[in-house]
Amino acid sequence: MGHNKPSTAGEVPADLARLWRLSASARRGRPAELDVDRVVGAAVDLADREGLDGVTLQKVAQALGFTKMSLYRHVGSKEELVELMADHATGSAPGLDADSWRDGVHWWAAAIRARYAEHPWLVEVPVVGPPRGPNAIGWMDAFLRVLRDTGLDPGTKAGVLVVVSGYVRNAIQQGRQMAEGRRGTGLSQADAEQNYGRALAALVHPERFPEAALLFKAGAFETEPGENPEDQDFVFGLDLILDGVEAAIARLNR
Amino acid sequence: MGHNKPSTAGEVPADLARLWRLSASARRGRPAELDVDRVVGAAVDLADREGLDGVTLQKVAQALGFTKMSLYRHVGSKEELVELMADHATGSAPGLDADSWRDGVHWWAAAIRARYAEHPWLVEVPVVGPPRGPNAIGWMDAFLRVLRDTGLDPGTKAGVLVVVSGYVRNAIQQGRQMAEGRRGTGLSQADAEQNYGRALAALVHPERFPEAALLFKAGAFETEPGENPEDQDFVFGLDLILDGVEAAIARLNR
DNA sequence: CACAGTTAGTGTACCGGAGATACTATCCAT
DNA sequence: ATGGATAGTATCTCCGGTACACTAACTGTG
Repeated sequence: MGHNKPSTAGEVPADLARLWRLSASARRGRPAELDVDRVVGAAVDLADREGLDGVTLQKVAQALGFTKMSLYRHVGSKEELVELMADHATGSAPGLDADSWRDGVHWWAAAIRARYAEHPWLVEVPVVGPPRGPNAIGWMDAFLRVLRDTGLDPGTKAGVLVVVSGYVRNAIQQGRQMAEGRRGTGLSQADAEQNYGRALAALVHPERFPEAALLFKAGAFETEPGENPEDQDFVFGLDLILDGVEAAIARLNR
Repeated sequence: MGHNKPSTAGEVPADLARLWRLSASARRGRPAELDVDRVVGAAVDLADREGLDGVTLQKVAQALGFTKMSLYRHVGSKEELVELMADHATGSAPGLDADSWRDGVHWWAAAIRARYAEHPWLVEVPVVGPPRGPNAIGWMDAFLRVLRDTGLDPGTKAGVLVVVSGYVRNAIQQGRQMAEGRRGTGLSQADAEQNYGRALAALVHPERFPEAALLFKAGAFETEPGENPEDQDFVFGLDLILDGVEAAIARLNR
């Protein structure tokens, strides 16, 4: 699949170099009007407006007033563009200091969640590998800083990072999907009352799926009124994991 | 986006009906040679061989000896086909009984993991909503059965399910990616020595990312020799979460 | 100062892929 | 047998990504 041409100096692959903005803007030849940042910026704007599927090289170029093909001077491929977009939209990690590691993680999670709220298409970006961009690494670093004084060894910290960040992403995704299910499928809201939750409740028979049926009957998957259940769910799961982390830490001091 | 035509009887959307195989195979007109299962089967085989990107309506049809367009009699859209494939490949949940809920969850996770191993493309299937297929519901039910006697209330069980299943999926994905990263980018293996792990180690400067740099320097992201580190990582994260669950259960009996 | 070399942006053309539409083929029930 | 329903086919359009060969614009040298 990927090409990964050897980089300028044979040191770092070209795509990584672009991700980290290592290119020493050429001093010879025709000066560039476009650059990676402008391309990525336009693409992100587009995605904010039309979702990830709405991002097409054609439209990005059009937004910039250039031709489709000119983009290839700055971003190796569509796939790479998406990676660049994701790292850009993720933004740099905020510096944070909290009293406890637990508060710190909550803070971190809330901060990421806010970023996802600004760029909802981020959850649609397929995860094709471990974090590689500077911003992604920054968030990683921020997380690890939170855990610095826990006494956990590096491997464990990394494990916790994987679990927590995976959870956050997953939870956000689920939340968004629920919200969309509620909002309807593009048809009128009234039509959309034909809710999936309800449809499933009809399909999930108690004889075949006793436990699951209980959940659907209880309407556990429908929006309850009350104070932002989504937030509560989010925090619930996070705390569940953090209880596990706490146990791991406690085990150290035993 | 989606169409969601009102179903035959206006009861269940057509795509859900197909997912649950509710169609009462027509008794009039020309009898069908093809059916959902054959289409899905061929598509799954293709995906097993060529990955999810290798699945194209054209090729699926070809494998069956029909034309592309004939598939639309049975599957609504490509997107729907993928959903059908996923549910099919996930397979029905095994009946399981374990001594403890904890063993049960381990068992469940291992079982799912095995399915993903058979159909690696499953991790590439974009998650566009909560589980809807009968097999997905079956696995959900199996999980909930494991937790039956924990005393947790339904909402909490659902939360645990979300966390655990999210973790499993995420962990498998990461594992696969690492493996791929190791295997190279399509170039010769020797060329692939130009490892991403190593490249990142060069980019992640200690001044800017102190904690992350430690990890990369320590080679925490490179394959260590020893007895299947991937398994160990997997179990580690799972146990971390389960410690959290245990704490929640303990809290009940306090 | 011109021109050779270098880099940026363009035009065009291709290779698919998804899917709409209108057709033909095949069968059942009457 | 025949008409209505359903299955499968033939075409065609739209559009996305990208290779390639071009023209345009500049810069450092001789």
